Amino acid sequence: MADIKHFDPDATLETVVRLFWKQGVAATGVQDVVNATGLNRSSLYSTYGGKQQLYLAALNRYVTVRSQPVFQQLAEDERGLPAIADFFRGLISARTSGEHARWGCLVSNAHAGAESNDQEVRAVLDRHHQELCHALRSALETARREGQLTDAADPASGAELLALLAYGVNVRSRAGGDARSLRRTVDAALDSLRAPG
Amino acid sequence: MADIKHFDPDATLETVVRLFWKQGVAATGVQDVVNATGLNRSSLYSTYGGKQQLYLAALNRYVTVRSQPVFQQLAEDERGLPAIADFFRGLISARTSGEHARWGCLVSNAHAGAESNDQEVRAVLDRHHQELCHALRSALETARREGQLTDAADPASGAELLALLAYGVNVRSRAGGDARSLRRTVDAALDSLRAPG
DNA sequence: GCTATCTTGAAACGTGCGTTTCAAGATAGC
DNA sequence: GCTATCTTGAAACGCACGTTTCAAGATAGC
Repeated sequence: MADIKHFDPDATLETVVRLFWKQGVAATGVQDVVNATGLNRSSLYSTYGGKQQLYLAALNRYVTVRSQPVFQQLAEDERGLPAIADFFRGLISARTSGEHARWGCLVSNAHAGAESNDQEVRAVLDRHHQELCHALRSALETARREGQLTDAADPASGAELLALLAYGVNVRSRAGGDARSLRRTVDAALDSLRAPG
Repeated sequence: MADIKHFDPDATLETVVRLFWKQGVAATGVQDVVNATGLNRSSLYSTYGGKQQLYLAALNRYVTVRSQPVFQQLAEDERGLPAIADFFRGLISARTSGEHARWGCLVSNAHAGAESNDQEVRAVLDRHHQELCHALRSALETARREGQLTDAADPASGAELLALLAYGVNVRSRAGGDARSLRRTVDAALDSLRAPG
């Protein structure tokens, strides 16, 4: 029978994610992928297809591995506003320090590129947005039950507001926006939703 | 003496702005610029330098011609919160309908690209951010004087919040975020700053 | 261990990129 | 109108891109 693959496609895809994430899709050539993964072009193309399909696979992996676990944790957190505050603290920390500092968010970055016109890419971005909003809404509804919100605050539109704020954090952090300023901004947003007293 | 240019460099640059804005920098080739402007490569290179310098010039023109007038109008508007509401109404309208629908914002898009690592590009993005924040802060301070704000709202951090929100609008609108949802989100943000009664 | 089947390595594919070149064309001063 | 000087047109530059090809190598069933 046939030979088997001499590499781990999943581990390889993780390497590709980091390339596209850090450098951007357009600035990352197939040669870069070959260099970083150690794969041969034959293996690359027979496994993933071409560059566009590789990008789509990387984008999906990013959402599944990076975004969704954080969203789920937020949605299941029973603390309400403190859960949201922690979510943003973690976000800003990841965006401004450590290994991925100034990389932004692969999904947010994808919005700005020419790839966002691609139908399949667009679907991933929409799914990501919906899941982010859903998690934030869950946390806000918990906060409402706990009496943490002002009467005026609506969980649905509040969730979309915080989602757009997260995109803003992702965008500005990639261009060097500092953590202190971002944290202060997020705190102001949460304060504006908080019940007096 | 010498010959003079047979074209208007400023009008040409406006054409280039629209190319980079709509398609993205990476997806726009020099050939696209040649086709759209009718210029010869010789004239292009002798006037602007290379592609990177052309992009920088376009980015500067965008900020000067598109952003700054709107910022200035906002800063000088004496109505307070209604001025901010109009600012966002105009933004969302421009981003979701008409000629530039789904183009996003050239500056926001630049944040996500590999160009945001360029020092000169970064400087333009920082200047844009600072000017946007300043205009929003002026309007918020007017609102404060008019008694339109809650006591908890701080003009400085409120301005940064609204600025990040604007980036969020720019990002999501490029990927097809609908106007109604964006308007609802912005209204929620402004409601959260508004004084009760 | 033979063989069918898939994977891998290395090279080359054609295309389009950003950039340069330079002769021909156009202008303004004398 | 001659000339010095800049602009323009057209072609070519070398290079890197994404992709394809195919023989050599590796595997699992018989």
